[in-house]
Amino acid sequence: MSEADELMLTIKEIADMANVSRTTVSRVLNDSGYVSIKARERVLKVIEETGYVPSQHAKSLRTKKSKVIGVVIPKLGTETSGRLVNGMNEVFSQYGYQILLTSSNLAPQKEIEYLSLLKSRQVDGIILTATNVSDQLIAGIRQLRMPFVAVGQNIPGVSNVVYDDLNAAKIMTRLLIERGRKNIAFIGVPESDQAVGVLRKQGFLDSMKEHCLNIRKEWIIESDFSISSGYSAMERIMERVVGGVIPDGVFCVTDRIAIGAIQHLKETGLKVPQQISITGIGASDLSKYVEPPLTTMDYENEKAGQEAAKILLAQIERNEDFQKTVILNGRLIRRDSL
Amino acid sequence: MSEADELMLTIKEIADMANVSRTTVSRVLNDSGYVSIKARERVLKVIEETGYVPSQHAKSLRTKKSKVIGVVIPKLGTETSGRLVNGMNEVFSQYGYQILLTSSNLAPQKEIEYLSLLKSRQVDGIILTATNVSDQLIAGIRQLRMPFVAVGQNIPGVSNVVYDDLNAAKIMTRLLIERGRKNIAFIGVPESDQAVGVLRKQGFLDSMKEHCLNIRKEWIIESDFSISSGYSAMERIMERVVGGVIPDGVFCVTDRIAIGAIQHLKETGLKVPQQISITGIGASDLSKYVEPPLTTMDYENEKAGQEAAKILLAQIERNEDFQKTVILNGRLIRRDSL
DNA sequence: ACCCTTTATGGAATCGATTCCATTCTATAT
DNA sequence: ATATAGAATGGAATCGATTCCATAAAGGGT
Repeated sequence: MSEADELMLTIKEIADMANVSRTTVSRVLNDSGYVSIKARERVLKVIEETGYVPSQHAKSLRTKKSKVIGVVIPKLGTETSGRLVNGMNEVFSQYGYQILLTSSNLAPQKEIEYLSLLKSRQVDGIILTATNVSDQLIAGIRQLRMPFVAVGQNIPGVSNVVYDDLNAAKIMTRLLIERGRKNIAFIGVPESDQAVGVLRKQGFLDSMKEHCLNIRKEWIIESDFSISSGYSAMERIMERVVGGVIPDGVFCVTDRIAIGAIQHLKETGLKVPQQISITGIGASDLSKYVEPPLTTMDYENEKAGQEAAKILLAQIERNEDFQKTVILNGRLIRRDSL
Repeated sequence: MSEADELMLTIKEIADMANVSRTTVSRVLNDSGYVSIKARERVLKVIEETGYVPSQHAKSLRTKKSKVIGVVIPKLGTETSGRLVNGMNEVFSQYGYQILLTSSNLAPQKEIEYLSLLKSRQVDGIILTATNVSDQLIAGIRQLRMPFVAVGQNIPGVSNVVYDDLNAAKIMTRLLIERGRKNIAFIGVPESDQAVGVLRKQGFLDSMKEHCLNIRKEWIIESDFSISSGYSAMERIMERVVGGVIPDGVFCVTDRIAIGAIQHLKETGLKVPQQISITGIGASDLSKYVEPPLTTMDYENEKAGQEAAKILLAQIERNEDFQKTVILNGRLIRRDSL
């Protein structure tokens, strides 16, 4: 405990202490080439005693591999992101990779910036969960020329792990219709988000048309991803009720929106599901415990994360230059809100 | 688009293209030393055109700084972890640092392993959120000799950001007592977790003793962190009711446990809070939307993450060798479960 | 005209690993 | 005995940056 600002040990020092060359130490470290048992033991002993850890920077500089994966997500600390990263981590850690995490905090500009930052850190691959897919972003990705997987949003020219948002929205809407609901409202998010904003809305519209139901423009509301905005979206819908016809069903593009909507309905005294049915998407933890429990679709984000990780690893380790797209279907969860 | 497996550009190439030396390019890159306007412009132009990004490995090898912070958390994708990391990221990204994330997945052994892994990656500092604080772990941390902050659990000899678990538990228990509850049960977690397992239990016991209330051993149950185990813990408590006296209050050491408990009470027909009051800790997202909404304590994890990040940065950038301990108090949230 | 400071630039060493290549020493086969 | 392959080892180049140092030109003061 005497040495305060103790030097960083290097392979050279280990070599000297074990009376071998750096080459030999390196061989021991990497289990490569010929090393006599005696030499190996001496080296291992010194390493053990000193607590020497080789510099990954030096190693990476030489080998061009870092065993680090760059992950860009829109917002840290959301359920979806957490599950995704968790799934990725399960696969990556198994293969000795670690995750360098960056969050764009919903600023599309940052996404592009981080891509090049990650490249400069020589990550072995990148996984991006984008929200807004701009031409600029696509161009930025093209320029990377390294193993890459996009999650959640379909990005042309690269590997993707996406959900079938169109179909999921169709199913959740159809559920309402089959339940006998006819006056169905829709709470969505801005169309800058291709997957959630555009596709899920399209799915709703498609299902409504298929069943020849009247789509009321004034009951199509744009919200954001928060519970509170779901609440106020529902509020706005009820304000726009004219001629006594109130909605008897609401398809919300996310669970949190749905939960906000339910909250508002409760306060105004409308009974869910007796008078009005609600569906969401995402299988948020919340969805199971709100009153009434929410009918939703589990997107199985962990699985998506795992898939993305596997595809990326295939590109990295087997140098496969392919681009593969996996479409995940989700699992319907029927609960009482219907 | 012709060059398929295009070479990685180096500072040497940029130098040649701009007709200057590597030294000059480096000066432009780092805004240091003297560079004529003309030379600077030429360099910048080449960088722009080629999309050159300098190798961080080479840079870090030379400068001994990586601008990467290693973060070890028990489990990715939980609410608490998410919030913590989010808070850290807010501060770090502001100063140009990124987070290398590793998850011990609740294996104490891995925690130690990851510490040395992170050191080998030459991170500039480490933040650890431990669950089980073993002597081995403490020894491992001592050996690191680098900027370090522990979150959530008090670890001797290093900087800490901790919650006042003892006091929080006292408060939540006292709330039940002041509400007039006398037969209070307790659902905790294993004592290998010092903060949650030991301190929160101690707080409960202290408050009970202070008010001279009878502590029934058979109503002190050990659960884990899941909702479902909270459910079965409550079940076990009710099985142990003898002589007609049923609990009229339960202090659960986490919100998820509390939510599981409430779930079970609902199913057995007991009314919360009319017949039995429940309190939790953690201000889980869920807590606001369950029925009835849960009285809990917000630990403000983002703030904890921010604090930890700030302390670490102080150690890194100002080379302050201090150890600082911040105790966060949490914010009581009164809701209907009481 | 001379000295000194400021500006501008590049050569070369350095960081800590890996890896190619050459060398030496054994052991086995002929 | 001798050629030959395998085992063991180390020297030195290399990866891509930064940075110390030397050098040179330009301007300023006396």
